Amino acid sequence: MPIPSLPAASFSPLYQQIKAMILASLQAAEWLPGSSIPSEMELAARYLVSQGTVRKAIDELAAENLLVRRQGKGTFVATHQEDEWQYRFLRLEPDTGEKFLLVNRFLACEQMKSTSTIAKLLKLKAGDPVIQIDRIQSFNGKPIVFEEIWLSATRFKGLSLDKLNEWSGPMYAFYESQYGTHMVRAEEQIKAINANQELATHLELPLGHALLLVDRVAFTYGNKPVEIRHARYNTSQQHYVNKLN
Amino acid sequence: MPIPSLPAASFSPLYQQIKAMILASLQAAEWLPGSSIPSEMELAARYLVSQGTVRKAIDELAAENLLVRRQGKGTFVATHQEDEWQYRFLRLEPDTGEKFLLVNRFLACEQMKSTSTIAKLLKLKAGDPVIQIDRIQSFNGKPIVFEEIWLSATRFKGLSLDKLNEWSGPMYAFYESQYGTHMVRAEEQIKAINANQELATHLELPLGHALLLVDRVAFTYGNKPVEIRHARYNTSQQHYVNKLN
DNA sequence: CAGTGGTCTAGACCACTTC
DNA sequence: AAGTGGTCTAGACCACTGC
Repeated sequence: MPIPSLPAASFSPLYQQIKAMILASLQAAEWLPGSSIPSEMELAARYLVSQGTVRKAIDELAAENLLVRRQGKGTFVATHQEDEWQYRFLRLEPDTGEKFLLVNRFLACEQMKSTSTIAKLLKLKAGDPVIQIDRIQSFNGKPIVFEEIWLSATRFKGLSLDKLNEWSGPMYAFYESQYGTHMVRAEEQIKAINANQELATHLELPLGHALLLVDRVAFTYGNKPVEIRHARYNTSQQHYVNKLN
Repeated sequence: MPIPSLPAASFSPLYQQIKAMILASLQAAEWLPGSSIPSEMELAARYLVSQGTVRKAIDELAAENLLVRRQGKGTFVATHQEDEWQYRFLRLEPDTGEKFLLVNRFLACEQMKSTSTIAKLLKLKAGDPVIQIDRIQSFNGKPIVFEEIWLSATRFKGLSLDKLNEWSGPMYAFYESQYGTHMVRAEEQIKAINANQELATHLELPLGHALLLVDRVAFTYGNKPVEIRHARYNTSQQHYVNKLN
C-alpha cells in the first residue's frame, strides 16, 4: 500500500492561526479603525491559548502597521485619521525640510467604464463602473502634484465632487470615515517623464520639463486593491524619499 | 533634602542591552558576514540571561536585516555576497518583469579632495581625500544607469580602476570582501531631471530627455555613512519600485 | 541522533495609564 | 488600585538540518 504524499500546507503555528482570526475580525469590521481591540488576556481566553501566543500574533500585525500598541492603554486598530498617520504614504517632501502643507483642488469626479488596465489592477471586470477623480495639490500657492485617481464605483457609491469638496484632509481618512475602507499598504512604480502640454499647463511649467511619474495601487485588508493613482510630481523644489533596509 | 531628579535614560530592557552587545561584536568584526554567530543557548550562557531574552534581541537584528536566521542551521551575519542579497538595494526593474542583468563599465576612479557637500554627507572634514568612481550600467547593450560614487579614501585605500575591473559582481559585495565594509542600510532622495549634454551622450538619449535622479547615502554598522551615490536612471523601459507599509 | 532555531505555556514582575 | 501592554524566566516540545 503506497504511503500517501505529504499534505501541501504542512504546518501552521498556532499564533499564525490566531493572527488570521484577528485579521478576519478586522476585515469584518468587528473592531473599527481607531478603537481598541480586546486585551491580550481576553483574546487568550477567547481563543483558548496562552497570552504569549496572542502576543506574538499581535506583534506581527503591529509590525505590519495594522494594529498599534500603546502601553498601559491597549491595542488599537490603525487609522489614517490620527495626526501621525495622516500622510503615512506621502513620500514627497520639500528640499528645505520645512513642513509640507499641501492644499487640495479637485478638478473632476466622474463615473466611467473601466479600461482593461484599470480593471485588471483593481481586479474588476473590464467595463465595470469606476470613478475617476482629478486633483491638483499645491504648496505655497505653487501646483506640485497633478493626479488621476480611480476607485470602484460600487465600493465608493455616491462619491461626488461636492462630497470631496466638503472634506478637508487626506483622502485615506476620507475613504475610511465615509466608506469604511481602510488602506493597509500600497505599491508604487516610479518613472521620469517630460511634461506634455496638459501637464505643463496644470503644473505651470514649461513644456518638456522633467516630472516624476508615480503609479500607485493601494490595498485594503485581505490584499484587495481598491485605489489606483497616476500622479505626476514637480520635483524642482521637493523630492521623493525612500529608506532601504 | 531635595529628591534627585529622574535620570535621563530612565529604562533599558535587558534584551536591548544584549542587542547592543551583539551589534558591537558585529561592528568589531568578531563575526564576519556570511559566517554563523554562536547559538542562542551559547549567547544566553555568555550574557547570563535566558534564551528567550537572547531570542528577542536576535529577532530585532534579523528584522533589521543585520542577521539571518536559518532553522536547524543557526543564525548568520548578513552578507551581500549571497545570491539572494546581491541586489538588495536595487529598486530598478524592467517594465516587462524579465530578469535584470546589468553590465558594468567603469569610466574613472580618481582620488580628489572632498567638496563640502560630500564631506558633510560622509561625516568627513571638507578637503579630506575621497575617491570618485564613474560608471555606466547597461542592460541588453543599452546604457541605463550613469552614476558617480564617492568613498572615503582612507577607508578604501588603494582602490583603483584596475581593482574595479578585476571584480565582476555588485559593488557592495566588493566593498565587503575587499575592504571589510558591510552596508547595512541606505537612504535615497529621488527627483526627475532633464538630461544635459553629458548625460544625453552617456545614456544615448536626446538632450532634455527626462531621467530619474537618485541620490543615495549608504551606511555601515553604527549608522556610519560610507558611500555616496549620485545616479541617473533612464526609465523609459524600466521603473523604480517601492512598497509602502 | 544531536544540535539548531521555532513554538507554546505558565507565572512573576515591571512600566505606563487611568481612575 | 486596577488594568493594560512589556519584560524575563524556565521548561517542554516541535521542525528542520546535517552527520
